Amino acid sequence: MSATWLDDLNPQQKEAVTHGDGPLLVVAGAGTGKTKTLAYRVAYLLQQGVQAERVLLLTFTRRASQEMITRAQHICQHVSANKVWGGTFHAVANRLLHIYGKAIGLPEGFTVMDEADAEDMVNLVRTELGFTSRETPFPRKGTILNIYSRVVNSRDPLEEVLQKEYPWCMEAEEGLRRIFDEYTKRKHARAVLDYDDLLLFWNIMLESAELADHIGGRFDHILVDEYQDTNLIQAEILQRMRQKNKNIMVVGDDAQSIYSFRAATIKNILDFPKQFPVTRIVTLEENYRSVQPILDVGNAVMEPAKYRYTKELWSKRQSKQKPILVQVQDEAEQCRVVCDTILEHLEQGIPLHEQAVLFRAAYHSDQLEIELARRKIPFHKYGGLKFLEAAHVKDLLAFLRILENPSDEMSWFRALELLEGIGPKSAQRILAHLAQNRYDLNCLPGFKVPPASEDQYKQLVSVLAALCGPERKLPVASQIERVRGFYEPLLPKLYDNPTPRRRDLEQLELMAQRYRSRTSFITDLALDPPASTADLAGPPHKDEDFLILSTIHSAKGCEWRAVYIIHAADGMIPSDMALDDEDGLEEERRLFYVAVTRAKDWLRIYFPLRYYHKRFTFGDAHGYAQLTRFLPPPMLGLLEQQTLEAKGDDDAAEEVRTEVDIRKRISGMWGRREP
DNA sequence: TGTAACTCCCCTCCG
DNA sequence: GGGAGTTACA
Repeated sequence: MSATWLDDLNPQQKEAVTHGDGPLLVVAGAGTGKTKTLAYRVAYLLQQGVQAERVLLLTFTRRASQEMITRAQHICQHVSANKVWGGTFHAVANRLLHIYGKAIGLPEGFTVMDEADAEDMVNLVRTELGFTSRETPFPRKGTILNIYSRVVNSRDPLEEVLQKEYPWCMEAEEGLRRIFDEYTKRKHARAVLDYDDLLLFWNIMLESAELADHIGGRFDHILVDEYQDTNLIQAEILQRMRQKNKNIMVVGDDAQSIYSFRAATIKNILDFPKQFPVTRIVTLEENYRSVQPILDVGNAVMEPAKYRYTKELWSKRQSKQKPILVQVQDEAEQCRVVCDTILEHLEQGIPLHEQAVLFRAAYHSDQLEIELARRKIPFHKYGGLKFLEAAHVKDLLAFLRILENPSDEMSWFRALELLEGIGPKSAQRILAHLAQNRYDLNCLPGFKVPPASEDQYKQLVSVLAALCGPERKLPVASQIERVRGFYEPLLPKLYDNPTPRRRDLEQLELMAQRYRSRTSFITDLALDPPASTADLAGPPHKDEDFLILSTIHSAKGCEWRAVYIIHAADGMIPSDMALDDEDGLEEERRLFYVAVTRAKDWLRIYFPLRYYHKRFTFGDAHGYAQLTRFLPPPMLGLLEQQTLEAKGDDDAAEEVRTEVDIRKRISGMWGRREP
């Protein structure tokens, strides 16, 4: 237990790791060894004799917490490190609520519904209350849920949220109020929680001084990663968890706060020293990831930022190669050029998994994915549409969820409407019948259903009955197999591409083999959904090499030797949806900063001159893009500019030349766009 | 009452 | 291109 392993740390990291009792804020710039510092801190605490199960490590993803715990275990060879309470706020909330939830009246055996389920429930409530968009437009289910979430997480009054964020929904205020009210009641009655509830109820539990004492008292130390992306409720939870014992370490980078759409507030990290007096602040500025020219760009991007802890990243890694700004004519050329460069880098010895293409929104990579497939370049995509959002996966899970929580109305609706001849009305009748019988499955056989659906209905009932009765103890995977036996024959009628869907279901069954109980399988899927389809297949084979495609959000915490940022044009980065308010724009700036600082050695930023999208809101549909406003002229000096010669197409060449002129004209108007 | 076909509108980021 | 809402028809 000597200082030997501490010698791997630089002085600031060591200061943080060996900090004694009391609050500690680590402001860690990108690539400055944040994960390392947290892992060492855990190892240090264990070595100091703190019991592993008395350490709470809150991270942004479960993968992150597992990584840190494994690393800590390696560092200090402490066998019990895996007993550390690690996970996301949501997952930890779920665990605690299952232990203490009864005290605040939570139904036992509650289940967690994902966003889509929550939306469906909201929609159900909306139609029941008669709010349709027939005469006056009414927000759709997704928007309604977003507004709800914003209200509960920021605690701003509905009126204010509408005024600030959703001015076009102002007229719906009364309706929304009633929907929220009914939605809340219904969740409780059906024993389901949505994501926000997990945090809310955790916080509510802590309102009782006694419970706060008890729950907070379980932990000698609390460590929080990515603190810049926590919201008001989360900050309050931490406050209440640390009323007596003030051992709390939060780590974050205000410059990487990119989750305000989840009501995260950069204020948390900026105000932490106020909330916890006598906080020690340690700043990490030495970057171990990138070569200096890349950091220069990152620093320059952040330089004009409004609110922040000032820090300047620096690196011992010098390089003569500047990052490159590549002008391409349009998206098609961007695809070609990116693929070319990836292959060149591969030939130069950079494996595909050390290369990543980053973009603002999941659909921005659609065309590129086609080109990659055409050239047979394998890739994994992170972020965007989740496996779990696929209709057939949801269908299958609905059956499992019914078994788990028979009062889960939404899952019943979903499952019943799959049957031929059963639509909303029949489903509703069956549900009313179920509700009357307190959701006892035994009431189902013999219930009159439309003749067309009798056969399938009988089958469904018998499968459910079996899985509740004699087959209750089967492993989850076998239960899925059983459900598949019933569900798969329905696929061809339900969807026009049943084959890939069938494969997904097999994958799901495979995945389930890793779980001991149905409960843990279902909750895990909701709370820690696979970030990419690759996650489902388990750890990749050693000889497999995949290019990484990722949204910038999902790239948080990752690093690659070569990074390609595509669609770095105004309207994409920054997103056109963020242009209305200054804070939104500031967040886009930080997002761009996150993207830039993922690169270790090579960074290329792609800037298409033309967009054919209709929805592109700058200029006309076929107009010219303006260079992203985060790359103002003074910054261009930090980049090597590369304009591709148009090949054999005079018109295109002409356009490129015209564009250069336009660039000159607009170069004086960086900053906020006039409305 | 269920469903297929048709139109219209809008489209981020995630646990 | 897809989801939500509407209409026509079985």
